[in-house]
Amino acid sequence: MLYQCSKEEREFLDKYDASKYERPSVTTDIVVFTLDDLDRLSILMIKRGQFPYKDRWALPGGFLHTGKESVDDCARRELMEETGIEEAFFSQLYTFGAPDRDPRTTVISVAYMALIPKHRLQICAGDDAKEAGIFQIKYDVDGMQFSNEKMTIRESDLAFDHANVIRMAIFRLRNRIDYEDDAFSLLKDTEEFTISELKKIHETIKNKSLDLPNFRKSFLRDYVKSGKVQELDKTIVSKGKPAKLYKLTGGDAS
Amino acid sequence: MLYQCSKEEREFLDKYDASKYERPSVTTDIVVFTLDDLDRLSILMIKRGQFPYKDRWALPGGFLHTGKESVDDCARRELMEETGIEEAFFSQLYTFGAPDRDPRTTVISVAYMALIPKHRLQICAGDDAKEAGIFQIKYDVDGMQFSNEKMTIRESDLAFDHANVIRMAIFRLRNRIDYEDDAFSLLKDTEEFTISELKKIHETIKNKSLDLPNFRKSFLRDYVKSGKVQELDKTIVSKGKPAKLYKLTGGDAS
DNA sequence: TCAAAAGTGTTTCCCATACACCCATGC
DNA sequence: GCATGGGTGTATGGGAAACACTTTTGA
Repeated sequence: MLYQCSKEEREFLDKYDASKYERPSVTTDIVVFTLDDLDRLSILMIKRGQFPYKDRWALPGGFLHTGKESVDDCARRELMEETGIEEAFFSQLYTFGAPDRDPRTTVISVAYMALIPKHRLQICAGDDAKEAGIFQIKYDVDGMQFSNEKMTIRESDLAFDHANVIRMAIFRLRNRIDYEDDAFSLLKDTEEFTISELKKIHETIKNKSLDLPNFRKSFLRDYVKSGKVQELDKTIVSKGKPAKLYKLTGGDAS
Repeated sequence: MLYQCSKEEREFLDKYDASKYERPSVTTDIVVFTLDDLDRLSILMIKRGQFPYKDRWALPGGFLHTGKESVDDCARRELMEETGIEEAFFSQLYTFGAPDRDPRTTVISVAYMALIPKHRLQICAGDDAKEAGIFQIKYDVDGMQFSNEKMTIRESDLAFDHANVIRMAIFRLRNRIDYEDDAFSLLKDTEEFTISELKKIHETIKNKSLDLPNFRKSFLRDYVKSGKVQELDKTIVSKGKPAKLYKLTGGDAS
């Protein structure tokens, strides 16, 4: 944004002392959703190496490099640093601004959510300096649980207000899935996928099973007829009748 | 939030130097929607008294009192200061974080939207030290226009990126109106209103006329049968058949 | 008696759901 | 052949949209 202004205003700006207002720290936190090997809804979390909440699990994220990047870019950079992923579906979720949500000082967190297929995450999740893990999201009587092969974490064990952030992210994801194209972002390969694969993603997110014939109908109506998705000549064989393959046109849904 | 921790961690926190990360300024901006006397969608704007963007029109808002209030409370306080309104329907919209959106320094803005009936605004809008105005939102070939009896402002004349903020607020409002109870917040009197009054609000926000019989049907189904709205014994007479009055139960929709 | 606005009832159509049935492959 | 999953077609029901019609007031 080029800011044109008068000589008088330019002088004001040059003399402006940004430090006269006390300023908060700003971080971004990212809820990275993925599907695990059994197609269950999962999220990426990082074990904290320092205080506060040392050794507790938290969402990936970090401080804004003030003046050097936008808030969006900060989230993108953090995602890159924690997962190695350059480009991904990505959307701002909510800003959490309670003054005591971080015991150090006022830290305002702009939360984002991202949808990333598991195979793109696996490269990075294990061999990082910090401990990272992908946890399946479960529910019991008093809230969420996060578990993988090694361990289970209760929602009350998470760092900061991250349980809240995750709850809100799940809520938004479930609401968006019906009218946004988010589901495509979780496909293993947007250049070659079957209707059943896409249906599985919807089922996982909505946590209920869908009728395949009806799902196909809406898929053809909403995506193929409008040109967002293209039918390929190929089919894929596994068990039963070979399935038609489709391809997402016009770049990723990012 | 009470933060329990070990002696070791307490020492870390006490020594923590919050200033070692460069921090941005944080403001809240509020899109205050209302309906003008002719039931047209309007917003409140303030004429800026200082640089930057001196004498330009902007959304009401201001800097966070870091450490003394949450971001939500900051928006509530600003709304109170600019309009005198203590309680109102209120919802976080989006956080704008481009590094150059304010020429002074990095200023991150958490935008909110509020819906307030005109008669509650009028008290304050004229007699404030700062100049305030309620502007009807219009559209022409290249964007929005904001006008009242005295003047018309083009969207390119607004301060900062506030035209963007307003655009997003309108988009969200239009999407929410169908499945949230936002419209009630714009009623002159939630203790006594007619179906036609509520319909007018929906029509204004969606910018299209609705069928009264059908609107009545969904109103009765969604609100009266569920007890959210109560039918009164009174009717109101103006021209034509007297209309039944309804009352919103269980407090405001805020 | 007429205009104007409230209120009622009916018809139509679309779309989501449910489900019966056929198709193509591996074994 | 038969089990398995892909793919097609049809019936049903509920809700939104369109609209004809009645009711009650003021002028």
